[in-house]
Amino acid sequence: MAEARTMTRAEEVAEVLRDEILRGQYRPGERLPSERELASRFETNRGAVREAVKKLEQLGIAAVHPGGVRVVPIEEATLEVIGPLLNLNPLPDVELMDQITEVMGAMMVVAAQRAVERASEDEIAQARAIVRRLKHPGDDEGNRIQAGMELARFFMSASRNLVLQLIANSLRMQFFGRSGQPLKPTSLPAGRREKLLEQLDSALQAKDPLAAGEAMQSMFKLHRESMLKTLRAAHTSAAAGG
Amino acid sequence: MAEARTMTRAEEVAEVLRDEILRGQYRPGERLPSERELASRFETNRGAVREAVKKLEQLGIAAVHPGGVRVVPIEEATLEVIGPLLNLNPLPDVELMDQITEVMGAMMVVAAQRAVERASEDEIAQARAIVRRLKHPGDDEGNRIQAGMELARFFMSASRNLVLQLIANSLRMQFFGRSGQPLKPTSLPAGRREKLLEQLDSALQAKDPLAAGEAMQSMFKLHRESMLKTLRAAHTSAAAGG
DNA sequence: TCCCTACAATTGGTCAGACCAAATTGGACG
DNA sequence: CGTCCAATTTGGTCTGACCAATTGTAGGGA
Repeated sequence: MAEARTMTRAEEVAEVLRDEILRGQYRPGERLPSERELASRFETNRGAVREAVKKLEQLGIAAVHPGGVRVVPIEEATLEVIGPLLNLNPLPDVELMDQITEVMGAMMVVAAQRAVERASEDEIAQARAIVRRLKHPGDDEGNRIQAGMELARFFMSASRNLVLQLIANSLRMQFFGRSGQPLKPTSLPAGRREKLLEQLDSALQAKDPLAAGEAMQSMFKLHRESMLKTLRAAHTSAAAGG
Repeated sequence: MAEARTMTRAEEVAEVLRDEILRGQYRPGERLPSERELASRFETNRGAVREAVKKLEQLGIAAVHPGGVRVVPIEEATLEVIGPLLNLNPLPDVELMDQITEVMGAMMVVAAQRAVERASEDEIAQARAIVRRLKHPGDDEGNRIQAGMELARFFMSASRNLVLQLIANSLRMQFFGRSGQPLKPTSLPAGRREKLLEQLDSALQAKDPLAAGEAMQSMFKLHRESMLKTLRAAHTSAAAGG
């Protein structure tokens, strides 16, 4: 499915420059070396460099003008910088992961609400089937995670909100982007998880958007705490040992 | 500040192709004409066409492979297609505007909550100053709208959540993108507006995140209703007369 | 008849070199 | 010290060419 195309010359250059910018090696407003200089540095032609620089512009971290390419402060960038930012270090930044989870949680709440509002009987049944699979204790870890993703995507899709879908797309893609998963999803404490799934199922059955939203909110809160704990542990262990 | 640079040849081509794709003139999976053909059609060189096609790929509506460029279903696109989608017709699509407002509302709620949680005394004072300006009846329409935007940006920035800021950036930029404002923000009914601002100010003063979030939610709900009403009216009048 | 291989055409990826217009830079001049 | 102008630098455009991978097709084998 997802073919790992060999990277294009322009993509390689863009990646290097992008990381340099994200690491703060250029001050915002500062000029990047000229296309010709970059071409010489990367031992390639101007066309490839030009393509790379355009990519940076589309990322929102560079502004290309006749006269020079300038670095843009990261607050003005595009959503697509999140992935690169996560992959900047071997272990993703805790703060950033927390922020992402927060936003995803808020969006999932809206998605669940709208999905339940607008879902047909058939879709409700479909969602409940996924929830049932999530509850099933026989499932191995991988299946459960996949079911979780499936549920999220289902809500996003059933919400019939294109904007929501697109944002979710972007965020999701950046997790499973280039360099493997930055972290594998953590498993939630079994007890509370069961209870929340029960709650969600009831909400689905009753077609209660508010209740569904609340269930998702609680779930993401759990997920967030669990994720932060795992990630912090990984960070400290990485800081201590090898 | 925002200079309206003359459009690049590649940007022109990208715009045309982008709109053709967004209008559904190609089926998802279908192949676009080759770069050479496009260069001939647009009477330009392959480099420019190549740049344009790359732009489409970064928009998430095309996939460039050796062997051909293929069209990607819009559900897999990037957030950045929202702007072009809005500008596809002279009057923005009601559904889409509704969806955008819904998402922005949800995010503003989170932003306000986190902002109030994390704000310093100084920032709180700053926010309240903006609210005061919003309340002030002497302001003309333009100033009030600007203050509204300012408040939104303030919350986004004070939330210290980069992801939130980036998404807001993208959405905001697409409103005030290339072809002027798709619609001018509507003014809210004065009575309820006053009350909500009062509520927000109290929440700020008390540093109550939940209350601030609720105030923003109500505000966006009002805003959304008002916007939809205006837009629907514009649509029907456009459909009837000239 | 069908499948599969081998070959040919097409396509994107890369490259070199050139010219233009706009922006930047630096120095001469008031 | 500020202004203006000219030279330089920079991105934008263009041409034409070659390569590698994919695609399409025709031919041969089951």
